[in-house]
Amino acid sequence: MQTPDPSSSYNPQQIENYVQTLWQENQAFKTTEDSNKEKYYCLSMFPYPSGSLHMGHVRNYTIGDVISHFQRMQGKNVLQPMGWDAFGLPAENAAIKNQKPPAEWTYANIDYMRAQLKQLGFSYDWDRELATCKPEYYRWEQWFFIQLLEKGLVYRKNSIVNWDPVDQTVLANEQVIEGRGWRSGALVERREIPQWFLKITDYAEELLAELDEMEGKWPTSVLQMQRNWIGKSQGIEIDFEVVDSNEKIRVYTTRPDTLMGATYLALAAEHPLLSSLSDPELQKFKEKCSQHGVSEASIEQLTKEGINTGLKAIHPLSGEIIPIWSANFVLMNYGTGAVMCVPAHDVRDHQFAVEYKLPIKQVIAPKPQEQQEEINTDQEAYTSKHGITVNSGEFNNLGFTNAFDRIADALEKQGKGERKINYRLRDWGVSRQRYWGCPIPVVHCEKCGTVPVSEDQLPVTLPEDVVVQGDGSPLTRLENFTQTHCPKCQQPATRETDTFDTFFESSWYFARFTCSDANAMVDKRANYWLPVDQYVGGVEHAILHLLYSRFFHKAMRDLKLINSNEPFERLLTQGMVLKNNEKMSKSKGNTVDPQPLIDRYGADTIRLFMMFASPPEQSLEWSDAGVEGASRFLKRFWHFTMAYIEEHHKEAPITDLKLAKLSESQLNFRFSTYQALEKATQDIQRNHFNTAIAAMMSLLNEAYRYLIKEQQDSALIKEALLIMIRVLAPITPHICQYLWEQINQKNELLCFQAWPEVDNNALKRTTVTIVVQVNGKIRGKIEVATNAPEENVVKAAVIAPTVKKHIENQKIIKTIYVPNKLISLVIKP
RNA sequence: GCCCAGGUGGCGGAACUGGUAGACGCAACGGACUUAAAAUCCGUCGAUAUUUGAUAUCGUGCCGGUUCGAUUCCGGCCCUGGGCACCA
Repeated sequence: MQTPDPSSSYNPQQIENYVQTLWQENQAFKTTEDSNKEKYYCLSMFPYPSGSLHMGHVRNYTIGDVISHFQRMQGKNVLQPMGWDAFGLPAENAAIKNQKPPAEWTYANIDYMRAQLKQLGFSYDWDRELATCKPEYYRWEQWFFIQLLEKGLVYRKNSIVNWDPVDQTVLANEQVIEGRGWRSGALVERREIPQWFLKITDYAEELLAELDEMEGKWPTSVLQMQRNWIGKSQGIEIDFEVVDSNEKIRVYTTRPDTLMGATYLALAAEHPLLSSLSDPELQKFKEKCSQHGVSEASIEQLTKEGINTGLKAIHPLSGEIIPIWSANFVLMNYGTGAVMCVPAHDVRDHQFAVEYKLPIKQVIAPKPQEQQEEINTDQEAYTSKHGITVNSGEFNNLGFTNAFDRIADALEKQGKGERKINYRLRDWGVSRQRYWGCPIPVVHCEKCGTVPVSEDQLPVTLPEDVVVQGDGSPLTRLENFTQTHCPKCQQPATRETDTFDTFFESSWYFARFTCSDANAMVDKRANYWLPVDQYVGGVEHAILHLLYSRFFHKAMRDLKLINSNEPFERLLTQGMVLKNNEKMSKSKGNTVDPQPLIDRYGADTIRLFMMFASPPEQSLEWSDAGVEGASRFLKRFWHFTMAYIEEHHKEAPITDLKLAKLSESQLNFRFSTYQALEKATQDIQRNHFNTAIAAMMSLLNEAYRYLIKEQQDSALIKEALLIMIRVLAPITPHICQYLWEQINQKNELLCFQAWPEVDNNALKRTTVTIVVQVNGKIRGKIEVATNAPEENVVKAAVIAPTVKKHIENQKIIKTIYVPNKLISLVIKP
């Protein structure tokens, strides 16, 4: 390796090669468990190996790397691993297109992207690298699945999927475009098939309750989204008897206070009660409902449609006969697949009632004393919970809570209903009818039914050398794979050909990184490292991935595999990377490939631009000119430092600062140095890397303007440079490592140097500038002694010329003083 | 449709807990250096009015409120983005 020439101009490629080799030779980022040091586990969401890195990856991994470097310089034992979320749909699509096995495509992508990450100089412990598509990884999730099965946290039930009748395959929601299959263009149908489910709902209460403990450590918005997603509600399950039948329809409501206003019931098209009816109109309606995707967003935006089933139900309290309708907005997947409808007090029920001319019965009215304007439930639903009951017979004149309780009591007494806490959260369906995923380790035996594979037979290995054609999973055609023996009775049996949802792999990889070579799912090293101290990733994962990971972590805890309750102590959700105000995506053809930029400017410039352009949580707009600016700053930084070493330092190394002898202007420069350090340190701690960089830019600008006249000036500049190099080290580690070597004239690793400390003496000031306001408007600035008492400040303020003319002949009736900052004078208008 | 964010100069953003709106950077413009250009360095840079100066008024998506003082808090809108359970 050639050592870069200090006399040349800034050559990022040369420096970055040199520094990366230096790290590698020293195994700088290889991490082992060390009980003498405080551990810090920093994790960025691992990438799907789609082909090459995109800007979102670069941003994500730079943020994680900055945090890792910063914590390392705080003296912590930092683990930062990297791996590959390697199973998934895009590999199958690429396989169809290229007629190559998904495995081949995936491994090639991993190799390319790994090289890109190395080029960007991220401080990963590559010894812990893992790929989820490798048997040594997924065998442990097969094992885990069997443990969950034995614990009763797994079950199989029928569930609805999108079915493409032409391609004869199950479609993901994203593959359904306006109700049609994306490849075939055929109208999508709904189809019911048996699927495996994990009982995440068993953990609903804990998953919800623990969110309160995470306040301040996770973004409030993510906590709120998770709360709403889990959606705990208190309500009542009510049975409506069907007229001339033994059947009952069970509904759930959080508004039993409006029960007396229920004028019809609505059932999902797939509701079992409707399966025996042969009315042709109803069949048509069911068919229409089945020709639609299953995603909630598309269903909620449908025009509300329904049909009268002809069936009738008996109101459990009033005994009234009410009609039973079927409606396209009621979903079999949610709750009981049936709802009671109260058009007077629910917006959607109201719309539907108006459309189909169903009766509207008002049973809640505003409290008389609070009534501001007339309400007319024929016109609009009155949804407030702050009214009182009317038209409700014995339940009249009650507020929400009382009405809830009295009606619940009445129903429970008659055995027609019961109080129930409900969660919106549904169990996690993990079966996928796809090839490129982890095989679900069960066997179907004619005699014994569905039997888990015995642990000594794991892993169930996915054959990698296959051709995918897009007409369903190739696994079903591979007899070598499907033909097996029942683990229980040893008779011939067939393997399950469904694979796991890829969220399965990403729900525990953070634990595997702590011991990626363990001959178990995890070993005791997991308890040294977990929980992850800082997790960094896209905000688009705010709900599903994070919730599933939290669930897995708790399930692993209950299997005594780990001893913490939550996987991620702190969470940083980064915003999107935009180009021309649009999310970058291949389909829009507006991606910026980082590779040419890395080749042209080097890793440090790209990293600096990414961190400077906006704070991590906000979306970042890509700008070629901005990259140019970042590059310019690094050149300035380089030239200034190298010129300084050449002119002032090389021949005659700088002597120490003599603090007592500094002049006014020298003290001012030193003040600026430490003010910048203090600001940058605080900003990095709160993840505002952009303003930390701005502070260093300002300091460099000031250093440029500062004239070196004597040794003490020289020492001050050196002090400032040593601070700049260390503060920028996490962001632009290569250039800083090199400048550190040059200025100190020795080869040592900058990444293990201590973070510079603020000298509070340098920040002491004898006077401060105070803003003077009159009636809230700024009218002047005055210079006063630090911590001056209010009366002195007021005296100085009123005689300041720009202030004086605004208070002439007026009496000051009030003053507000914010010490060292502001004095506000209030005069009569 | 439901849940969660965001909206500040020509542009990216700053203002941390209600206290100087526009730090830092980009672009633009002016100057220095140069035969010239690039690069580099120095300077100007929200709008309007009186007008060399300085000062005043307006200005943080829109409308209203609280306050001595609001980008920040409250109420109501508009727009954009993320998620909605089989994209990852």
